[in-house]
Amino acid sequence: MIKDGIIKALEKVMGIKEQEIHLETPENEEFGDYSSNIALQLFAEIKNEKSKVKITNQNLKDSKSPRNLAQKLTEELKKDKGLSEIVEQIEVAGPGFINFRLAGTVLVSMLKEVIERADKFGESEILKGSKIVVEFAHPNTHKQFHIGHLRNICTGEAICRILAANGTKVVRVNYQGDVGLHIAKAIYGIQKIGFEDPGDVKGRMAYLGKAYVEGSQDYEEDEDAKEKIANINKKLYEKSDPELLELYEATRKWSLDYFETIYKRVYVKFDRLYFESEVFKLGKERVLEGLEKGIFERSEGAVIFPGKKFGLHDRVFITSEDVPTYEAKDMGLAELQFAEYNPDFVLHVVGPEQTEYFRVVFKALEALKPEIKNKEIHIVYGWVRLKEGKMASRTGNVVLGEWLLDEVKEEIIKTYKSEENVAEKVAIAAVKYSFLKVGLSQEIAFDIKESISLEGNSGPYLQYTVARTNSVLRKVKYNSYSRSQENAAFQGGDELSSDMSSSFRGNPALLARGGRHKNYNNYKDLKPEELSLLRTFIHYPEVVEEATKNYAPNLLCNYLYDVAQKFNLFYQKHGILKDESVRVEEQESVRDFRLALTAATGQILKNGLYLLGIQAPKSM
RNA sequence: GCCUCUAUAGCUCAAUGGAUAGAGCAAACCCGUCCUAAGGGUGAGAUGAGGGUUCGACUCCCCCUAGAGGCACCA
Repeated sequence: MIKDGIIKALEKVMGIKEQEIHLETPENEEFGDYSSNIALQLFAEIKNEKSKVKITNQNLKDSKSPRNLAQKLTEELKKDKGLSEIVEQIEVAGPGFINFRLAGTVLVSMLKEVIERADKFGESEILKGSKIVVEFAHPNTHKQFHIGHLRNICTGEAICRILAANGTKVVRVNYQGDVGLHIAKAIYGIQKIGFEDPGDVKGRMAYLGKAYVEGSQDYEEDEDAKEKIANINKKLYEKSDPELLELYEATRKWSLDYFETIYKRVYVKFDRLYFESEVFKLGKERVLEGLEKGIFERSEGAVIFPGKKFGLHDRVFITSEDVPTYEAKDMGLAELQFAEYNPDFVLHVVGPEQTEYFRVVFKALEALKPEIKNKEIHIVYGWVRLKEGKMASRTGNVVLGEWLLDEVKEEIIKTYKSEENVAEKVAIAAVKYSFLKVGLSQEIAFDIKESISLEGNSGPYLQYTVARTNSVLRKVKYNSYSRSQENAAFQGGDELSSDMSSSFRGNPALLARGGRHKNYNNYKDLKPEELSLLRTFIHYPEVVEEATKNYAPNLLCNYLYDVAQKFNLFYQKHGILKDESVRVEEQESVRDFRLALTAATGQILKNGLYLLGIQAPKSM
């Protein structure tokens, strides 16, 4: 990255370690492309004599103020040959910042890189050679798939894609609850309201939801029912009642078939489905073995892990009824996951209510299997809360994931008269983006009118911008714009992976002509909107890296929105294909340059949207 | 009671310890239909309260208030 060149120069001039240097991207464009506060930090450290940083340059040590130090640093930096090649201007500003403005040639080479690397632009190899299991979705069978689950899969999928873009091998995994009390409640509910098969996946799911609500309510209100449900639970674990088992197997499949339709609809495919029914036995065995070793303890008839010894809290792993809990199952799950994939990390994308649960479980796991210490990570994503009232499948007060998608789609068709397949893509984008643009741990107060916006900072806005760039590029009739390229770029197939700038890339002559435009080499001649857009391109790889390090898809959203805004402003103020205000002899080169900007914008938006798991339709 | 998280504009959300705290929605005004009006511009509007650390705090620490979640046989 270009950033690294500046960091290296600073490192050389001061003789300090790279890690100590922190380059930031100023929000205000007037402060340059990069900014360093190193002078401010160094000065404070020198003054307080608590500096861990050793400066070899005596001249710098005698500085009288941060600004003075920054000034001296700047003078030294200006002598650096490597730096002068990439940086056009270095200046001291404010209380002692050193601001760097990149050379026009660097910006232009980045523009070319975007177009040439196309779909690969932004990818890195910082995680190359690693393997990460990402566990997400985990809906429970016999229960509704609500908007909380929807946020979960949108988040999980985005994290997978972002990780994969950095060279790691990602294994998508889904751990589904198909045994346990909630199942027993639903089965009890079915028995109570009478078994029926509505026939279609959706109807079956609605029926199961109704049964679950019945069972839950009776469980809480009726002692007799509570006992019956506990009994069903035990029988299901033991598989001792064939009739019950048959009902269970059938309805379990209903749920799984339904979940599949949702995954498919939001472009998610799992490499491995784990089930609680698959791991509870193994988990229980491991807990019992741990009990022998003194890792677990007996208490009031149950087997517990004494989390209190580690500053946490105690948790039950096997009940006094001899049934393994969720905790015990996780022991089995972890063993399977590590045996099957031997990952460097397992990420569990799970809500905040399980934060302390996981701390205990990970600690127990560590005691059981020291080799997986620090390899289990809980990625916390915030709840989707209803703006009014509380969402609980227990009472049936839920907003279903599918309902939301349908609702948004319908709205799009009504408002914009969109075609079916476009409306579907736009609806998915609107919903996904609305979940992804907020910080991962932020709760979302859900209100369909306010949460899922179709304009402004929204998924459709980004899609619209891509469609715009596509439209402009499509109108350019180049000789080399072959039919096959057209097919690849704009038609059929998987538009997620298609290369939208191929029309541009496929024409080296055009690129070369653009390169001759004087604005390329003297970027001060560029219109402010052009320059502003051009300068955002260099940051895309950095943003992808930040999003990766912090598991933060929202950083990517912020950036893409910024790019789209800058493009639309540029688009508004200047003609791309035709601009009467440009002198005749320059019109062709200006047009070529603006086409390059357009192609690069579309490419970056498309790449970024891909990482978010959002498709960009060719037109809207 | 103990533990964890959250508190930013009327609403929903941004802001790697940095420079003038950014957007969208809603409301006001304007541009615009010769490359897609799902667009662009202008003005108005905010860091829950109080301390502290720092050259500098929405950000870190302490305390208070409010909300959410968790704390033994649910998942």
